[in-house]
Amino acid sequence: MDILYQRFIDHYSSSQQLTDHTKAEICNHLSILHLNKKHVLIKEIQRHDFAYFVIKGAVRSYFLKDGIEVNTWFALENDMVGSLQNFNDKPSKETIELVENSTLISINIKKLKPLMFSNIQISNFINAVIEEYALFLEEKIYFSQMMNSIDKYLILLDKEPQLFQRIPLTYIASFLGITRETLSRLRAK
Amino acid sequence: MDILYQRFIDHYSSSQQLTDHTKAEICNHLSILHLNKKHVLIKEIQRHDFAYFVIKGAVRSYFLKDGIEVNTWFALENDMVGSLQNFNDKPSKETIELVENSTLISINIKKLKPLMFSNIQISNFINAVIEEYALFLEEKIYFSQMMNSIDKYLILLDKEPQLFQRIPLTYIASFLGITRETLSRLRAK
DNA sequence: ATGATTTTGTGACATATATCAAATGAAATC
DNA sequence: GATTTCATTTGATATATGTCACAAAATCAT
Repeated sequence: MDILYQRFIDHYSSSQQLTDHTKAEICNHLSILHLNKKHVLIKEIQRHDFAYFVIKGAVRSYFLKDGIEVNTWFALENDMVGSLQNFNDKPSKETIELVENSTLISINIKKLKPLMFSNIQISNFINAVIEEYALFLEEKIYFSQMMNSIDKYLILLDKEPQLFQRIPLTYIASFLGITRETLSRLRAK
Repeated sequence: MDILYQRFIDHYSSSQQLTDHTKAEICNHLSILHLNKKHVLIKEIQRHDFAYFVIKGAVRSYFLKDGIEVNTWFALENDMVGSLQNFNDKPSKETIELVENSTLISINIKKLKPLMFSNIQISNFINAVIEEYALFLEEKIYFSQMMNSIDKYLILLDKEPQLFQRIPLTYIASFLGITRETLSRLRAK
C-alpha cells in the first residue's frame, strides 16, 4: 500500500485495528493528486462526490457574499477538505481552492460510504472522519461566538501560527469576520 | 418498546432496518425524563455522559462571556441536545438548560458508543446521529458568516417561526450575535 | 533584473451597533 | 387581583469597525 494512503488511514483508525482486507477496500477509492495553487477542487453550487485529505499544501474554502469572497476555513497537512452537504447529494455552498501547490488524497465518498452497511470497520472509520470534522465545527462555532476580533486574532496566532506564514492576511481577515483594513490595524499593536 | 423510544430510533434509522435485538440494545441505554423549565441538563465545565432527544419542549444552550450569557442554539421537538466535546471525555464548554417544561429521552453515550465496534447497525445508527449534527453545524456556520443581522433575523423568522413564539427575544438576539436592543429595533421595521 | 500584479498598511470619514438609562408591557407569584 | 419579576421597547450617546482612497511593500512573471 502506498505510504501516503497509509498515513491517511492511520490518521482515522486510532480506535480500531483495520484488517488488510478493509484497508484494501478503502484504498480502492483513493487516489493521489498533485495540483497547483489556485486550482479549484470544488465549485460553488456544483455537486461533487469527493473529499480530500491534505498530504502537503494549503487549501481554503470560501463563498461569495455580494460579490466578495468570505473565507470559511483553511486546511493544512493532515486536514480533511470537503463539505458534508456534498456527501448528501446536495450542491456545495462553498468553493474550495488551493492556496499552495499541494499533494492531496482524493476520497470517493459516493462509493466508499455505501460500504459502511456491510463492513463494520469501514463504518467506524467513516464515523471517525465525521466525528473529527464535527468536533472541528463545534470548536469553530465556539471560537466565532465567544471571542471579539482581537481575541480571535490572538488565539489563531497562538494555535495556528503556520496560517500566518502561508495564508494571505486578506483571507484570514475575512475568516475572522473583519475587513483586511481592520486586521491590519489590530496587528499594528 | 416504549413508543417514545421508537420515535427516537426511527428518526435516526431511515437508511437501514434495525433488528429487534439492536433496538433492544439501544433501548437499554435510554430513559425518559420529565423536567421543568430552568432545569440545567449539562453544566459548563463539567463532564457528562449523556445526550438528549427532545420529545416535547424547548432547550437552549449558552456559555458565559464576561458574565453575559451568549446563547448558541435552541432545540425543539425531534432535535438532539448535547456536545461532542462531552462524548470525547472533555468538559462541556456550554450550559444546557430547559426553556419549557419538557419531556426528553436521555441517551447514555458513554455506554452506547463502545457497542459500535461489535454491532454494525449501532455503528451506522451513531453515524446517522453525528452526521445530522454535523450538517446542522455546517448550516449554522454558513448562516452566521453569510448573513448580516437583518437577513439572519428574517431567515430565522422564516425557517423557525416557532422559536419566536417559544424562546424569549433576549435569547434569540444573543444567538444572532446582537443585543436585545438592536433586535428590537430591527423588528420595528 | 524590471515591470506588473498582488498583498499589506495608513488616513479620513460614515455608519451600524453597543452601551447606558429609563419607560412600558407581559408573565409569574402570592 | 395586586405585586413583583422578567421581557421588550425607545431614546441619547459612544465606539468599534466598515468604506473609500491611495501609498508602500512584497511577490510573481517575463
